[in-house]
Amino acid sequence: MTVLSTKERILNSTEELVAESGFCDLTMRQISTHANTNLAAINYHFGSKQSLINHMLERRLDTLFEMRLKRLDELENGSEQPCLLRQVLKAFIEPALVISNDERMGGQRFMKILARAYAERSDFLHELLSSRYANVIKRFAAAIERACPPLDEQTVFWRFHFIIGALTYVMADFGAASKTSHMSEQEFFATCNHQLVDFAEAALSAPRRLSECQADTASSA
Amino acid sequence: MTVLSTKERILNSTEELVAESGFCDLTMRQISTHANTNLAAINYHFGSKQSLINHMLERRLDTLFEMRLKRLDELENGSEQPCLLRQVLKAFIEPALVISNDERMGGQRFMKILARAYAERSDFLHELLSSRYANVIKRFAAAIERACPPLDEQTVFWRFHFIIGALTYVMADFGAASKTSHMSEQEFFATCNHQLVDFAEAALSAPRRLSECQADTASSA
DNA sequence: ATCCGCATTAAACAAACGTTTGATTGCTTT
DNA sequence: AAAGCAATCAAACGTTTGTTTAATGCGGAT
Repeated sequence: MTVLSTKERILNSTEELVAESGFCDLTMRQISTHANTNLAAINYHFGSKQSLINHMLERRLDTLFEMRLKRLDELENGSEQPCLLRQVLKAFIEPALVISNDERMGGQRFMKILARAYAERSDFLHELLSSRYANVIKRFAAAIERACPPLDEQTVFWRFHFIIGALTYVMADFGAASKTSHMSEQEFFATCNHQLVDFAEAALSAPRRLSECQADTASSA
Repeated sequence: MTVLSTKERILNSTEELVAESGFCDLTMRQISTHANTNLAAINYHFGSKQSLINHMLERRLDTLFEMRLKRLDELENGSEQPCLLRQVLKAFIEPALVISNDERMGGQRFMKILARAYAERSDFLHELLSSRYANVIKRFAAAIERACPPLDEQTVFWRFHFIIGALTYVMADFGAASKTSHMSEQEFFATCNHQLVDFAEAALSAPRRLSECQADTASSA
């Protein structure tokens, strides 16, 4: 058992507490107790509560997007022609599931936190996604577009966002859902992975406007 | 302009404040100020803060699931054979978009709140979904299963949940995303509707296990 | 006119919050 | 041995929190 620094223990405890009961109930005293350190130590190391939360998010997000970018690089360097859609999707989705399955990276906790941060519309998170990680997201969108020639840019944009939503949502619900199923956690993880990749590929492969029979769009209560 | 009761003003203000800045920052004093009433009036009418939040969620969720159920009933009474998948999906998805488009029902605010409540893993919300609205959800799952004969129950379960995730996520991001697009809010709404139904239909229509070429599931950092 | 029940109000409550202070520790450098 | 420094600690800071109290206003029934 390796001994962790105070900073690491604080970050880990913050992660665990947020994953367990959300951002609302998170208090400095909870964190310090859980991390077996002093209350003032948090402000000493991180300055403020908000700064602590930002550090917690950045630590894992950096790893996640590094992994995604690495997988995409390997993919695009491997062949000249446009990559297979399924491979691009796996490069995007699987790093999230790998992290979810690796206790050293926060396990399923981090994805829960991410879903919560999304829903909270954390200004910090949105800024991060539209600056620090924007290039990664753009590269994926471009790769998907290249792999789906019959689809226009706008449709790819929408469907990619739907998939991110499904990924985020299901990761957040991972623990709860796995308990109601009849599988081991490992089985559940593998199933989720396959189902999600299949789902994403199917959704992105389909032609636009499967049926145009509209004129039945409800608009009143 | 109709005059609203104090209870209604409090509920509306709670909705607006949560949609604007989340559950974390919500305080009783904010609500009372916004609703032009006294601080103690909230506890008088609702008992506690948590009870107020529960009432706020129930008010809109009841309408949402009533609309969904009504649409499904109409659909299933209309014909003997299994309904078209697209129609079932529309019965589930469109009520959410109708509410999002109707200011009298909270407009886009309520969907944002719903996404936040999901992410916050509100015990109350989960209890509600697995008790009060469980029958509606089960009926939709069954209808989808009937409309997708080649798919097994488990796969339908997964994909249906992915779609709920995408729906929730995109509704929560509605306002932010519509600002970065070059459309009017009405156009954006209609586009979102079509894209989402297409997306869901494509995802559910696809056969299971599009490609079995696995053995490349990463498992280390 | 009097009473009653409901609604509203200002004021106060204890508890919990994030943050700051100032003393103290333990280790490294002079 | 002494000085320097980052890290830790208990204690207290001033706010803000959700909730409660007790007084007041107001309309219909007695």
